[in-house]
Amino acid sequence: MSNSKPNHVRPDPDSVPPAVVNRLSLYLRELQHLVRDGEATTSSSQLGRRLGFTDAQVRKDLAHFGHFGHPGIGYRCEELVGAIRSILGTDREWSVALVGVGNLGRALLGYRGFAQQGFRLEAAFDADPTKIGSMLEGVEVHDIAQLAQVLADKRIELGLVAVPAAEAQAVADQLVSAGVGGIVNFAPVTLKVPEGVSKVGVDLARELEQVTFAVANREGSRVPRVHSPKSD
Amino acid sequence: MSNSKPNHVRPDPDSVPPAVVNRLSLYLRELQHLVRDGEATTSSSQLGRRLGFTDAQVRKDLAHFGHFGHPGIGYRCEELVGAIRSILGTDREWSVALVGVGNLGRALLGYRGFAQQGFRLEAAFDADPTKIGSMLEGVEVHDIAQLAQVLADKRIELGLVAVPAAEAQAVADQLVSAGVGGIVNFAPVTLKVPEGVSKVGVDLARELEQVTFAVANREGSRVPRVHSPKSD
DNA sequence: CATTGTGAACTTATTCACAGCC
DNA sequence: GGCTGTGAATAAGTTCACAATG
Repeated sequence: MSNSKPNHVRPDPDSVPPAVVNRLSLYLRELQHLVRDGEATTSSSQLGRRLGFTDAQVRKDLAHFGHFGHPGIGYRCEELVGAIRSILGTDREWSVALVGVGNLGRALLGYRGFAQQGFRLEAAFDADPTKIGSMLEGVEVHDIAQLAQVLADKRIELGLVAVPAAEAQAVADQLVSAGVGGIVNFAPVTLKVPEGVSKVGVDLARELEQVTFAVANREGSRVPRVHSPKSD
Repeated sequence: MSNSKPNHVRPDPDSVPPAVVNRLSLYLRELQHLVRDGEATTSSSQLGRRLGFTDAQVRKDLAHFGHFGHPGIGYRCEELVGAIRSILGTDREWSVALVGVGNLGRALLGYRGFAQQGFRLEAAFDADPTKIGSMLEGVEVHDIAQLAQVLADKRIELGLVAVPAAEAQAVADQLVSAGVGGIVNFAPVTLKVPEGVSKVGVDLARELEQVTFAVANREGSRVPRVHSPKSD
């Protein structure tokens, strides 16, 4: 049975700032660590401190979705885990397909963190005939030409795009036609997807660039060849 | 010789909102596509349209760093590529070390996109004796006990953490002691790093959760498989 | 005359601060 | 005492709109 009784408010998702959703998943991760450490309750200030946010930020974020805290007590960890999972939709399993079984694709197939959060990788696709038909990490690699068929059969809901940049848009189009509700794109391109399909882009080089910006602009000027003497 | 006179303003990096830096790397990526497509110039509105921002947003972001445009013309693509690479610090190569040669680590070693943007993966580390000493993708896997030594020898500036969550903080501490300026963390934990070291976290399950939020909360207005008019 | 760069207006996000509750 | 939830205050970010410009 589908869960018909969410005990949280369900605002229009577009009315929730993406930054809030992003932090929500951080709260969830931190709460799951707390649960594993045997903590029964926590507080907005503890959560905030561990993540680098203010206590007010934590409370305001949660307030978008309801009243989860207990004045004088804080938040019961398992309770809040359940609430946030319900908000994020991860209180159930999701069927996911992977397109592109190269380097990165194979790593995604083997990544344990997906299963731990309820994501089941149920199909993989590639265009390379030498890969088609093989099993990787218990998942069969299908011909990409079979994408629509297999996605329908397996009722796949989400897609991971791990193909070269040049093919990413075509793959995304096929995933959308096959009815996926969302895509995580690992190719370094901006995908065009229709309204009503959500997407997230993960570009590894761009992540490094966020770091180099801070490093390059931090100390003195650009004299990288010299190993700076760390006196402390 | 090339270490002087950047022809852009260098504001205190902490005074630049992270969102701006994030968009900057998107502009760069898009500009590089335009260059490959043979475009000589572009405009804030073209750039914005392709990325889903307003033209004013693009201009304001760039204005943090100087005057790169030409009224009536727009931006010369190569010129702006050069300027943004200088701002992000990717107008030179960076030496990067990888810690953790599991599934994901091996994929990172093989990822071509790093080299394309000037990131050189020069050393890899693992604690597993069966991996130590092997070569993967042309990179030697060292004993993690040798981390400080190897990082100093190779003048490594950035670290990639791809170890299990339980070990990520210890690894980050070692990287920081060894003098790296920044870390990209692929383990699903929030790392503590000192002031003056920058970090970015990439959590694959969290990326998927951003998508499920949108999909799960869109449900109920389940749109039948209607052909939607193409919009851009 | 298409386009930039930018102050001003506006919108959104964050923090403050405190009433109410345990 | 400690803590949440929230309106009010503040800060930050975005868009508008237009003078300046090649």
